[in-house]
Amino acid sequence: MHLAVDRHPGGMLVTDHRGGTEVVPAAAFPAYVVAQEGRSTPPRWVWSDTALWYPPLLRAGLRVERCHDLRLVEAIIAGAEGRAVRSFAARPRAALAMPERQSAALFDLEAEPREAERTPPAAELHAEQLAALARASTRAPGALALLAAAESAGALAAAEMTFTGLPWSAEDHERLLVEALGPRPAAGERPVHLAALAAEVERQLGVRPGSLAIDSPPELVAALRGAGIDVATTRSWELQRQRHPAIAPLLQYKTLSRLMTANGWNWLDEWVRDGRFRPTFVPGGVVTGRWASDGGGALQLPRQVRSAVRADEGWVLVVADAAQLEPRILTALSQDAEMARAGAGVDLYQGIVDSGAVDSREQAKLGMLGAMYGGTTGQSARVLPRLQRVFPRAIAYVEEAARAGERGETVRTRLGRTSPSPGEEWRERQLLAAAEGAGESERRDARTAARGQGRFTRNFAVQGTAAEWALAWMAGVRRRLWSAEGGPLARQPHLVFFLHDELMVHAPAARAEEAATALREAAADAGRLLFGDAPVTFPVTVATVQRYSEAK
DNA sequence: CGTGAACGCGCC
DNA sequence: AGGGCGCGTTCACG
Repeated sequence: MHLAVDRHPGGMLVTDHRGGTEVVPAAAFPAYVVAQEGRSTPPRWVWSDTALWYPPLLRAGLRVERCHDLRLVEAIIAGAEGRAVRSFAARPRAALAMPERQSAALFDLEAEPREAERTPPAAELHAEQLAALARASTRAPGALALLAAAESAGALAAAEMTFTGLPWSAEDHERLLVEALGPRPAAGERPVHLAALAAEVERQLGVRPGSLAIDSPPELVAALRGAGIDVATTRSWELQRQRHPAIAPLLQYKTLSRLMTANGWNWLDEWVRDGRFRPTFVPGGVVTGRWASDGGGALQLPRQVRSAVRADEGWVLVVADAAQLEPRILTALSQDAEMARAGAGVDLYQGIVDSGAVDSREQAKLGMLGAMYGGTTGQSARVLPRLQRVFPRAIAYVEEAARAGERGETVRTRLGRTSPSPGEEWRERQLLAAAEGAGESERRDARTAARGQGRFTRNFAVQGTAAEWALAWMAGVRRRLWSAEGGPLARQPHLVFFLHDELMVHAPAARAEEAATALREAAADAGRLLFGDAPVTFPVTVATVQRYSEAK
């Protein structure tokens, strides 16, 4: 939908592509709509903050095709230039001052007058940002501008996903809870299955019924030790190594207790309305460029409850997952031809096995994850030398990123997102340890801190570039679905969920194939956008299902 | 008493 | 003893 916007006595006059008009109240309208970049392209709205301005437009039945999010782009540029973000962008929700030629009455300048005075008008900020993006030194010309566009497109998608919501069957969710936990208990009470498990743990530990505070880690550890079980913490992985009849019911208790507290009845009451879960996504919420979420735990949706994510009657969920995204990103970043060969099929880990580097898919996976996260022990460390022999360039890439971090340097993603510098404290510690007369413990602490920073930068390059690929993918899917046809967002195929390397489209059943094609084509485009014609593929698996739990 | 760190665990 | 998160609970502290 192409929108034109003009000032109007009652607010802002918005004209859609069919000539229909609507007046949007001034209080609900963004500071600036800008930049007609040519007749052939739709307008790009330039505003301080998509998350602030877009939702009211969506509620008014309007959609914005392209935008430039000044707050998100400021964060990217500031990071690349190694400086702090300007004040308006540091605030969680950022309005901008009005330009002088527009009516100040549209906005409440009294709220924060000094901030308003300090903040350059949007048009000016936009021009400055475009210049900064253009002069940024990145591997490929225009990379940072591409990142700015992708980040902004992601912000639009995030607002739209919150607006339409994820189709959620509260009824199925309830049923699942009752089955696992028992009927909903009164407030403060334990569901019957949970109570039974707690009692069984007490029995097996030989303590008086009702005397064990099972939810208190210190007390639980004490009780376990009292029963002769040698544990230092109550972590599941540590419990799993023990042989004792109390362990099985305890582990089950922990799993169900988690379900209850994280995604139980309270969660359902708070987050699901009218058959939709409406999480708030936070684009750029993670330093690496990944999204975060705010409330509802959208990015930690446990597998246990995914059967409650259910398409509307006559609709389907088209769920796409980028297969082994991060190792493929590393392959492209490092231009490792041998690993590209291993990734030619749909299963890169199997390809690594077939190359002869390792013996099993599990080893390949563990080894690659260890290489990308900086694992130094266990199985992953053991297979690393074997991977290094066959894929020297890929391994060298992450090793170099780690060394840079250990030296206190920053690293960059493919499109130029820059890792934050280690803090002043970190640098002081390194200087102290390097100084004459430094003690052994000081040197050890500094070394530990340096290695920690190395693990961070090692992972930043890969995770951050994967996030960029995912943004480009999402933007491409959105554009394809968009151009398919006009009409209200919720009446045509639309994105409903994003999870780092997964996208979900809710679509009328008859248009499922169209959505699947969009997901596949946009993935191929994203690879070309980031890496040109490098011989690296980014296959996606696409499943058309009724419930999220039926995918993969 | 309220606040915040620490824990533990869910996701990628 | 592995990178990035969010969130609910417990517990120490002011």
